[in-house]
Amino acid sequence: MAHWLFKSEPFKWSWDMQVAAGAEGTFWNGVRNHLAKQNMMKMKIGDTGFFYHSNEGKEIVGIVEVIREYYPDHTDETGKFVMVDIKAVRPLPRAVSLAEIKQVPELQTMSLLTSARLSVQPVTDGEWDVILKRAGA
DNA sequence: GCCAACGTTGGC
DNA sequence: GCCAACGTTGGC
Repeated sequence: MAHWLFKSEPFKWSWDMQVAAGAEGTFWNGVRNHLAKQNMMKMKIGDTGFFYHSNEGKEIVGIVEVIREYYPDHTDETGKFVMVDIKAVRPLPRAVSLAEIKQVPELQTMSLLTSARLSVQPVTDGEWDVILKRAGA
């Protein structure tokens, strides 16, 4: 079971909107980066991920689950990119901010710090556990 | 609003 | 196929 991190600007697509989408979830479209695409192609149903608010908030606010594996992104006219479906699982009891992550030695290798602009990132089991613990989950 | 990082494009 | 120019992302 792999873990991931999905980044979204809350005024475009927020955690609240993801929660409102319910158990049916939504497609995660609009990714136009090949590394992010490759990450999405590795995702399996049941994989879990963090939902991160970029720009405003700059914190991990919730946990999502992959409910459909990759298929063509219909909003991509070049036909090269893909998307997956995800659903909200639960919010974190306490959001974990970027500023906090920067201060945790075990999290210095996170893609969030090393590949700041990548919108879909892998999260290791170790990083996953450390963040869950800090979130009180 | 600025700017660094970095991915993409396009001329050669 | 290289690399400079350009555009975009996202933290500050």
